[in-house]
Amino acid sequence: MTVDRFGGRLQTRIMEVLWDRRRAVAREITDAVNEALRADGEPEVSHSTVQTLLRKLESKGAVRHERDGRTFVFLPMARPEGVKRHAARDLIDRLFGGSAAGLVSWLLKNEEVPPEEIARLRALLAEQEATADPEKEAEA
Amino acid sequence: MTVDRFGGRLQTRIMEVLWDRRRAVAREITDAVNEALRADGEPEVSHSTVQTLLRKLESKGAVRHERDGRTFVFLPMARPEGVKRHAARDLIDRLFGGSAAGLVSWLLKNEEVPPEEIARLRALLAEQEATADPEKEAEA
DNA sequence: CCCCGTCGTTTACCTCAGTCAATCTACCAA
DNA sequence: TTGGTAGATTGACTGAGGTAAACGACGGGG
Repeated sequence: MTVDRFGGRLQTRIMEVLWDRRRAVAREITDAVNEALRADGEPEVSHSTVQTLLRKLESKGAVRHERDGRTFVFLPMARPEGVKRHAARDLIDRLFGGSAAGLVSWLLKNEEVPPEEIARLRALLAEQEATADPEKEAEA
Repeated sequence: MTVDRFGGRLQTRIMEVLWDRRRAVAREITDAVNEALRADGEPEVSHSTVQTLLRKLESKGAVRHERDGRTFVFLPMARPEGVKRHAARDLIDRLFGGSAAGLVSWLLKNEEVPPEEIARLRALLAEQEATADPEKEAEA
């Protein structure tokens, strides 16, 4: 049940590669992760590090593997939505008094959100208001 | 420089008590933390655990203490805004492609946000749009 | 047929958060 | 004076994440 719960940046990066490709062998994962790390100006990691974490993720049920000859093909078990939900929930509970709206308003006030995103969010909010209000289902 | 960076739920809870009270002795912190834990249905922690973490927080510069006779009065050094910013940034970078707007829209779509909060957020968004757009400061 | 590179496995270490018991040390009260 | 309490400090251990060398098996190229 705790498939969605894991910590650690590198583990998250590994999962992202898997979510992206649906399936990948260890080497591909290492390469993709290192490419991402390089892009972020962070130090790369060795292949065996990735393999170790792959095992740990597997022991938690976040990934599984199939054999293809003598190499393993890894597949993600944890779903990104669940992981996002847990991570967001954790942040909200820890620092924003359990209120998602609290986090949203804080982000709008304190983080850089480009104007075109603001517009998109307004639209989203309007939609939200409509669905939350059964009285008004007029316009399509 | 890393005053705002610390991990761990218990450490966060301790900081929250300190932010709330501005200053507190260890015993008060333990009591307050345990009250919060009890309220959340989580197991309480012993006083010495809190003391240990207080030390670790102090070694990181997140808190400091003054003497009052033979007891210590702890004061928060890390500011909640900085801690929130770091934590939010971390989540955004890890799972939302580095886009705060991405997290916001995801929250609006996936987390329960009460209607009255939606209204408040719309107002906030409007305000945001106004300040971010120097060309159009016509309508009030 | 042998060597080398690749794959997975084992083993080992480091750091940090959390968890406390045990201990040291004042100080107050009986 | 002595004993208990409350505070601080030390030391030790678990678990998770990260890091990577070392090891053993295998399969293809020379």
